[in-house]
Amino acid sequence: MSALQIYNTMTRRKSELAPIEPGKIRMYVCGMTVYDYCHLGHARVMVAFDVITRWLRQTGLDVTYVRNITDIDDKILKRAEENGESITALTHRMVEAMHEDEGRLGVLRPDREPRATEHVADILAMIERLIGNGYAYAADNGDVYYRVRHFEGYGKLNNRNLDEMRAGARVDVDSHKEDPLDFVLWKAAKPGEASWPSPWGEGRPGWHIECSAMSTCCLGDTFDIHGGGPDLTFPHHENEIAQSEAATGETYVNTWMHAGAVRVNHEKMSKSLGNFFTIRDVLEVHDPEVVRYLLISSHYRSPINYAPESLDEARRSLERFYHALDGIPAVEGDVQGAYAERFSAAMNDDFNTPEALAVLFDLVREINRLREADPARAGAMGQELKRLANVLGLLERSPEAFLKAGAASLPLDEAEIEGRIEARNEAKRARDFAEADRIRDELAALGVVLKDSREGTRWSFEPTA
RNA sequence: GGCUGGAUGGCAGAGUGGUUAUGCAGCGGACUGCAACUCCGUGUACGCCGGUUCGAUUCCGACUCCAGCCUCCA
Repeated sequence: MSALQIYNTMTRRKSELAPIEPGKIRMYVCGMTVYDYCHLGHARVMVAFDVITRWLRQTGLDVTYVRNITDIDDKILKRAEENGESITALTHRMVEAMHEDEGRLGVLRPDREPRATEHVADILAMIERLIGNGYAYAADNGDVYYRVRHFEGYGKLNNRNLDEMRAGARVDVDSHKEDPLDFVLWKAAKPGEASWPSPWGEGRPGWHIECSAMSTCCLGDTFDIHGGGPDLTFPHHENEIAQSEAATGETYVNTWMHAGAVRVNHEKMSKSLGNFFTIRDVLEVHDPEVVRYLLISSHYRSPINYAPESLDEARRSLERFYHALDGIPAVEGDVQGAYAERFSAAMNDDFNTPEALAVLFDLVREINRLREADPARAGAMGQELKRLANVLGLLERSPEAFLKAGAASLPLDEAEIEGRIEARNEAKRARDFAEADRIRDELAALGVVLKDSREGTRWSFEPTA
């Protein structure tokens, strides 16, 4: 069996995963700032690292997956103010919504979800350490800044050097920073703002220090994998490295993983551009598994261009899977062909889900070939298909449940549909094909598609576009 | 301007130094009363120009274009 190779953003190449502690993987992923609903970009990160976690576990590794929640931040303060609700009411609401969204997408919950507000003590301790060893300083306005030029390795994740950045940096006029590139670790509170006491006065944590404090605290000074969205490599992750390595003196992270962007009309989907689709908006009209399939059908590092039509296509692809499983026996048996091996090889190659799906489609074709001649073997292969797809978080429902999903919104119930089908079959027996076709067309107009087979007529619901 | 990554058939999307990706759509055939589902068959695909090579879409170099980051953003 091939060894697991992972692309590391730091080295810009794939390398074999070598757990720090044999058999165990400690992984941290930057999570959400909970001031609004999650959009498809968030969904991509959640699903990508869900698949990654599932596969690591599948290969026998004991994974500790930590994904933080940023529940204190300028945007949260602003939004709470606008809404006229408390910060905790807002963040509570958004955390609930996030859990609901990811649950619907089949994303397994991380093992731990530390929140910034619950780790203020750890954050303060780390800041004091950085001040103590000269990597940070308190300014006279009550802010504490990180002394970027003091950290030798600054820029190593993004291959940037300080002097080039400095040339382009905009100078902040009334900055209390020693250097424009310095970033804030602790932000002094304005009167009335949510705050915590600190040696430098009332304030709140900066964004970057939260992740350093929480990851180190949950996973140790050095851990295996740190992941996040594509826009976090700079400055967020660069700053995390600077903070953590300056504070602990240890290598912060062995493997850096970043998901690709979700784009709309070839532009990044983002809050600032306002071109985002929230997960819940999309789930209003599309089956969650279809959304998950779409996200998995590209490699996790490639950008994907979101178009509503791509969801229809994803649905048709999934229909092929479920059609293959529909009506074959759920029996175990010998499965010929190296499907599982090929699937593993694909997943071991930096989680190549499109390649893994191609293997599953090969399995589908074989099932369909065999279903009449050798139902037992087709059934065994169906079990294999489900087993492998489940690793990706797909095909967890019965074919019926998927193929008829959404039919509840129809003006007629299942019994009525069955009744219409019976009427059509009667017309067929009477060789009244005009009537039979009329019934079929009538159902089709509602999105109920009929499939005749030797065993009888089956139907599925395919929402009319 | 600096730093990353990318350019594959109608669309989506993997991959490979010489041999079928895969899915959707299309076309021909089988099945069907006709369809749908399914099966079989079917596409002169690898941005442009050079180089290395017996042979490059795949390696190297230049070029063009696209995207991301360099400011909060997953």
